[in-house]
Amino acid sequence: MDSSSALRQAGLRVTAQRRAVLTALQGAAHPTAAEIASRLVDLPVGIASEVSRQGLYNVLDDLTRVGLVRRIEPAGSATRYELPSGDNHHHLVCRTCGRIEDVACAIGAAPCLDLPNGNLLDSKGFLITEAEITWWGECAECATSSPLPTEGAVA
Amino acid sequence: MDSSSALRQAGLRVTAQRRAVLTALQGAAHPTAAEIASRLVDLPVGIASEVSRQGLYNVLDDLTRVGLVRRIEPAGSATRYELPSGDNHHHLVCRTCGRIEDVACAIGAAPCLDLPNGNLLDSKGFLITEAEITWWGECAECATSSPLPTEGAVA
DNA sequence: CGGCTAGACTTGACTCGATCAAGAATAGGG
DNA sequence: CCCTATTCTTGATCGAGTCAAGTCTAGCCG
Repeated sequence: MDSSSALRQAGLRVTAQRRAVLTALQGAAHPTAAEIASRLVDLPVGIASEVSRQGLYNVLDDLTRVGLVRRIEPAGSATRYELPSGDNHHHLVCRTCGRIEDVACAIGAAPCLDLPNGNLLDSKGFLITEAEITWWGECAECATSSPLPTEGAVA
Repeated sequence: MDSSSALRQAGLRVTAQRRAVLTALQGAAHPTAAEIASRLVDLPVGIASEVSRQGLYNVLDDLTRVGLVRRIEPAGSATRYELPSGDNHHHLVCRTCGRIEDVACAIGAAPCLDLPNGNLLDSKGFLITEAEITWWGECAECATSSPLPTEGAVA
């Protein structure tokens, strides 16, 4: 589905900026707002190439709200965005270089909303809408290049 | 155990600032660095009451490194800190007011490191050190006061 | 007890991501 | 074609956190 119809279906006006952002997200791993902005610059002719910072945040907010974009907010780094892939997946973040890998949720459709204690949460009155699982660690490259700097690290 | 011996056991020098921060954390829910700073001001006499911002971050880093403090980094809000309670628990964050509730990990000791697909992660070469689960939703109060502001909101 | 030094703390400037506010532009229905 | 609510732009501002450089002090040693 092209971006225009996707936007229309979502009930959003079709604007050059929104289409450009959607296009820029294709093929990008998990770009930050800044990375998206730089991608916009070298999009093929015919698609808007400049979006103001505020406009970019607006667009990303709108797209996220209607579900055309998924927001990832790893602690300690800028918010990242991705096109929802349909599968319910989580993320693996490298503490050293910040790289993010996708991890498929192997259990089922939306299993991560299953809570440890069934209705434990109802007892707190919380209305859960989303579960987020993040694994922290070190990616292969960082693990080999720097063996987890501990106190006794060799100079 | 008092803060002085805790610090000594952890191999850290005992300073007024560190003891003050540890004291300030007691009885606090999940304070941000700023909230800790304001708590420091009205600590009982005899415990340092002023810590510079940089000093506070240093202290929190040090305490976190040795495990005397646990860091919580909910997306979209400042880093929060808590005294580790021994049990492996996760968090429930209100999207509206930012409030955080603890959720006990009901499954076992450190079950959350069990990965969906066993060694799926090894295939990516990641060395996992920590799993973090966050449930997003709306707390009871926010749910009643504002029924999830949608498009049709009344003016 | 007094001095020494690595480790700890303070000050102040600065970065970066994100937001606020107010005005200009435009999509799309009539 | 025109009108208006929605969307975008500009520019100031904010808040959390970091950097750098100098001062202070806990705790060891004589």
